[in-house]
Amino acid sequence: MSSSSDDDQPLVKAKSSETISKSTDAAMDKDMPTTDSDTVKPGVSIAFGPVDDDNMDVDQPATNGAAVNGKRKASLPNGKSYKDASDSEDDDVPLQKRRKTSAAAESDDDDDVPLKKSGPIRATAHQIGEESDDDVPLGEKLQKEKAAMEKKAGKQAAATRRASKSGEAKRKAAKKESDSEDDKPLAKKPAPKKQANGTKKVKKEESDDDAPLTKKAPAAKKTKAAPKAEPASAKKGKGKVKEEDLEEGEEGEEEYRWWEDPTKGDGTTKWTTLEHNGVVFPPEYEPLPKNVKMLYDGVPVTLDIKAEEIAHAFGGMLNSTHNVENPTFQKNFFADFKEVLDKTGHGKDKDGNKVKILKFEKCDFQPIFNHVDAERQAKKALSAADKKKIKAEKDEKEAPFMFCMWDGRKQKVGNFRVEPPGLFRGRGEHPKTGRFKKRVTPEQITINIGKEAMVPAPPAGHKWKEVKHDQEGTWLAMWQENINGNYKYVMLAANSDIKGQSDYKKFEKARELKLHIDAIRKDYARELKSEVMAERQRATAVYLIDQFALRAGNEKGEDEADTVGCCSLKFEHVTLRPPETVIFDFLGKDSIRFYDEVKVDPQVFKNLKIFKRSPKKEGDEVFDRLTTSGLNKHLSNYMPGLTAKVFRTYNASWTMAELLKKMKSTGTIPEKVKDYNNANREVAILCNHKRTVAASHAQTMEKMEDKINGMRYQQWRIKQMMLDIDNKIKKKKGADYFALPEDLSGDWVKEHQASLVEQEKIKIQKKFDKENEKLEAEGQKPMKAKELQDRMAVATDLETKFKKELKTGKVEAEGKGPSVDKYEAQIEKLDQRIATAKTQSEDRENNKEVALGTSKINYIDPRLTVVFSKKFDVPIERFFSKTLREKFDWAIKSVGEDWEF
DNA sequence: CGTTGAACTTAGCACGTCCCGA
DNA sequence: TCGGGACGTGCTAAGTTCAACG
Repeated sequence: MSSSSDDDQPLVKAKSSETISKSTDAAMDKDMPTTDSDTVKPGVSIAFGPVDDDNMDVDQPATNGAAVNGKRKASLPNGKSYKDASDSEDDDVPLQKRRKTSAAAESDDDDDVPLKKSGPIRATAHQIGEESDDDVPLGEKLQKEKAAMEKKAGKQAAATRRASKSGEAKRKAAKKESDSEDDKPLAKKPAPKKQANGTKKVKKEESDDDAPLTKKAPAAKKTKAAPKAEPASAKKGKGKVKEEDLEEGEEGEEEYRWWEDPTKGDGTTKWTTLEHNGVVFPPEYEPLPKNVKMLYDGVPVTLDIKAEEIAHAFGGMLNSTHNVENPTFQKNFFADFKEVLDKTGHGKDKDGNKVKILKFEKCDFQPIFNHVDAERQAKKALSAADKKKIKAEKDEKEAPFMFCMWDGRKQKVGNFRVEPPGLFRGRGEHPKTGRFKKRVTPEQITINIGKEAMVPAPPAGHKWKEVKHDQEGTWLAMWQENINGNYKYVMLAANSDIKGQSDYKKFEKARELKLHIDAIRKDYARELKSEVMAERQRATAVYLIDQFALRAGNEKGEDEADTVGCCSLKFEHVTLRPPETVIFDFLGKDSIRFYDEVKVDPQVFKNLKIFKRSPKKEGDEVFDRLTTSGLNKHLSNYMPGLTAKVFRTYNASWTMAELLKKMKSTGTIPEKVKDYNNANREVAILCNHKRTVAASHAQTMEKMEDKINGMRYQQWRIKQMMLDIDNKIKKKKGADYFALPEDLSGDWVKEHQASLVEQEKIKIQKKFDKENEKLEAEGQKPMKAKELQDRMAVATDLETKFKKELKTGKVEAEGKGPSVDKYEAQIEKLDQRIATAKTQSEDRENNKEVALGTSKINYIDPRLTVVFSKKFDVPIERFFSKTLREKFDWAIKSVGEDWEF
């Protein structure tokens, strides 16, 4: 490693020298005017001061149980191979690398992070237990726990100041029991087993329809709730949601600024009155025309409608190879297909003879695909007016379902359509991908609605599974899906009051974390050396979550895609490269790859080494003593409601806030928007938000490069023209100046010339055609072909000229009044255009797999964007689309330009 | 105390529309 | 003015969290 001296360097510097992908770095700096900004890291990381814990060294593990594996000081468990992995991977991961080596604790001015100021933390590695917590009265702890239990979501601001101490008390207790065994890895945690067939049993609720609330109201529930919201809805009388009620709205209703309403936001009751019209079912399956049949072994077969529906689903997908060619997808599809075939008697040929469908390979869905595709085309080809009409009709039908009345206010429903049947498209290597997701019947759907409200009628001949009046739930309808037994909910849209409120709360919680983050960091810095293995793992995990924005990482079952987060990281996902680099490489949520090489605190490095020590091997968990609930329970000691995910929100928003704070965005609006987007991009990279690279990306890049080369070639030509005028400047400027750039080969030049000529021809042709069209339209005679030929002379002349240039290596001066000065000016202009184009192309390359949207929608406090918009006078529309403006209405209306995260 | 259920947020992709430069 | 890429939106899968359960 080249970085031996980093430690004493200013952190900012150290970082860039560490960063793995240089090219990326360079590129990024260019589009990042505030170059230092990329060092922003929400937290400190290092700064834990000298790690004076030799006694804690690897071979001196946390507890007395110690020496499980004898000494192995300098060598990694399992030997070598760490670097190979990283080196070879580099190319695959051009981007990403920005999230460096955590070391970046710049920001001396940063009051959120006093850690570094506090100097070495003397942890007295052993005997922490005895150290200090005796001064915490036990009573306090109990009290605190009780409080936490009582008010789950409530405001309960203070209460927790001493949380960390109480944490210690617990730890002490914990230590006693776990002492001796502590550092032996637990036996592999048993994989959570799900029901073999995958469907969690749907809960049976024996309630009759008009039973009282199924959930008992907690004793402490607000009593004022009931009287409060009545009036609004009462005036129209109880019962069905009247169409007018739902449609009026827009102009009428005065807005409700819930964020200014002090009565809002506590307690668990979400509504008092709730009226809605239920859900929209997908259209019944429409059988294929008689002449469209799947082929089995070349023979067209007629299927029962149930089976046909599944075949139809598969056939319609034939164009998306990544589903249809996936063996798991095929296998699962065919298993479900066959099951239905067995039930419905397989297929019949044209003579009515039974055709047993046994092999996927013999099925040919092409005819179905052709049909589906034709229908798609036809739909696309519809006239704009027709399309509009169809949409209007659909809208009208659905209008009653689009809104509900929530405590008397009209609110938009998010997803009132029941999911249609189809083939399950699990992400990544989902073991169930391709299975048939069945049609949902009303009998599977539970409705949640106000007691007084009229219950929407189920489709004729059907009934709802259940109707309940759960005021603690925000959902209107719910069912369970048959593939994984997952619950699906109909809830309100993002712009609704209730969603806005919880969004607001989420960001307020993240802001509250600011008040505790110092203590938390201090604690985990210390606990990294804890003698209690569980505690040490926990501290290490919190460190990772805080520094690298990892997700919590729940356990997953065998019937799910194999993805991980922090707590579920496995041996093979973490590679250690001494002295202090950690390489993460794993699939996270949605099977998106998380790859990062980072420098970590030395103690963290040691810990990970310990956690990976043999007998652990591939497949074993790094944090075998840690679960997400344990972790979250610990975190909640610091602050009510603090969980792992809050760190992501906090760090994302904090990062954005710092970047925007530093930004002295000047210039045009597009430039300011770009600055904003660059900050947004850093957050997206922090959160590892990716998108798949567009199929056309490589081609686009090629085009851009071509364009740039064209300009460079043009520069070369101009330089030759300079020589043509004044040969003496060759000496003055040096021969290099006039040389053709090396990477522009002779072949390339030829090709380029040809394409220039070609373009010229096309241009002439087009102009000619257009003029002719115009002439004809005016009733005049078109120009003759001869005219075209004459005009084409320009292009042929160009061709000749190029050829000559090629031969002689000289370029005749062009333009009127040519002069060296003029040419120099031209070259300079081209220089600029080249620079711009290069930046653009680099931007695009760097951005190809980064998705900005997710962080903007979910992680960056929208008030930051509003502040930026106000401060730099950029219309908010430039950052938030219409729907986002509605979603973030509360933010847009509640802050001025001096608000701070 | 671990497991499961339930409810909620977060996530990328497909697809339609908009918009901008050749 | 057209084509293609950016953008907006709907969809639904895949997470997290916390309470209830045994």
